[in-house]
Amino acid sequence: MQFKPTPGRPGRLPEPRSPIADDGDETRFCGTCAFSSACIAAGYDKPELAELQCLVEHVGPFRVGEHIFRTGDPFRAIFAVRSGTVKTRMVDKEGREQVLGFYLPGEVIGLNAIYPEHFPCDAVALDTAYFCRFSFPAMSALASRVPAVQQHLFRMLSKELGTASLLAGDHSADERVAAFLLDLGNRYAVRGFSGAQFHLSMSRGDIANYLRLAAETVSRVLSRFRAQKLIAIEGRELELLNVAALRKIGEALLPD
Amino acid sequence: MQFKPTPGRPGRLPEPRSPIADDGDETRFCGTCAFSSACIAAGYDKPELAELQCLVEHVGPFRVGEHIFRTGDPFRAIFAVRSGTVKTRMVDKEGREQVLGFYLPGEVIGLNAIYPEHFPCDAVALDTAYFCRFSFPAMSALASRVPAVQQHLFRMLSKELGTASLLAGDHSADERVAAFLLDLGNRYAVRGFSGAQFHLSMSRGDIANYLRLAAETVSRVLSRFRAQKLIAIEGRELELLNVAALRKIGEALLPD
DNA sequence: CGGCTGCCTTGATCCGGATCAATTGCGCCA
DNA sequence: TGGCGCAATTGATCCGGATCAAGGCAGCCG
Repeated sequence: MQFKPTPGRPGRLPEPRSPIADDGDETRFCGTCAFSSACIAAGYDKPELAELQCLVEHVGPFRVGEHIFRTGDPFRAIFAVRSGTVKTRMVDKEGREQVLGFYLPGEVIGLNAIYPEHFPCDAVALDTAYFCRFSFPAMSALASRVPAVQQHLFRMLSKELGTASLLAGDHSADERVAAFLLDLGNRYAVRGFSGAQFHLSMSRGDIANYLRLAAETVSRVLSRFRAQKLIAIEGRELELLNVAALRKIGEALLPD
Repeated sequence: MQFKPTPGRPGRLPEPRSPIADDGDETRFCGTCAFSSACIAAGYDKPELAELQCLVEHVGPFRVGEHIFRTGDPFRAIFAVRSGTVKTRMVDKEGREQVLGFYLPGEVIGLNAIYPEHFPCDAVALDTAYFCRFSFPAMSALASRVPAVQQHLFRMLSKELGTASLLAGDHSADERVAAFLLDLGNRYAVRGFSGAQFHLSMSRGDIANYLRLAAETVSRVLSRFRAQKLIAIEGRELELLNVAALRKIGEALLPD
């Protein structure tokens, strides 16, 4: 439906000017992508390169609110975010939305569809977004021949298993919000963006839904954190002013 | 530590008499194991069999409270539950426990350790429990040569990604408990046990912790469900009397 | 320009489940 | 057999966050 791949050429992208977009330099993007080790380890000097090239397809742009995939779509590929932001969500039969996660440039969506063979959730663009699309059958076939690719897939899947922890536990609104902000910051930092100052691509409602809070509660907590000079926030522009204090608040939810 | 593999022989097990234990008939057990398709598809008539045999090691028994692995242990293998029940849990630095999941015969633990290369959680026996231990390096190597094994690993990992949903969402205590009981029943049924009448190997406290409720709340909900004739429960012996009604209560959390 | 529509913020009230507390029941061991 | 300890149940109270309600603010379009 809203699925509009570009003509399928890995050429220069049409003006990706989101603040978190890559600058059009593919090598630089690939350095920050979750697949980098798979793509690069496969070796640009090896014969496998040709296959990797042909199994990757650049798709986009998707505009705000457009679906990258929908619940029930047959699973054929996974997607690495090149630029923009995505939320994944389930909608239950009463029509209530359930946000499962947010995905930043360099991160990968669709892994939870391998087993059911159909996407179990929607993926919706929160920004104008571009992707690398990896055909999964081709990827598995490649993985059989290139152990580095296989290992990379295992690791990505396993890594995602550890990501449920922000939701787990009965934690206070303060803890959740602090941990959420720090997690986002870390993930931006890992991908080479500023981890202290960034744009929240998602609405307060989406954050609240993801954290299992009411939107009003998120708003109140953010206001309080601002009053306490832990953060500066104006609309969706955020700056982390006192990471140490935030970490203290959210520590029960954070790694180490 | 408490890690005591049996002499490493796939012979008959020493009296596994838990109601959910396999009866010592290995073929029958393997038919219900999550690995069955991997083990069986590998083919008892193919040369790979030899490798599969040598990468599987039978370990156990583990007694109530003993650890199969501990947080921080280096990751070398995954474990399929042969009989008994296991909980996985994290303990934060304040010493609070967080139950991540319960694993029944035929299910697999340890997949979330692939990426970090160390176990990110403890696995604790709730019953006397026996396992098949699969060396992961050997398993990956085999997966490279046998596509069915690789695919099976991908599917198991992906499947586990979908399992966070019982916790997700802000759902009422009734919804959570109903969904939990039905989920357990389904999982027993899939493995060939009774899905309507079974033993809860875990304490009320563990259930509560897993569902992010207080133990008192779980107790109250179970008492109410009993009063409403939805279940019969005495201690840890449970019977589902009105599955349809339970399904209605828990539907927001359940598949389809 | 003016009205409309989302999104966000802030205030007031309410309720589900946590917490505190007391009791019972059961298995275990001396 | 009695006593100890742990798990479970049940009751009473309390509180964090949901819900309801009322603006504020920015972008959009006629």
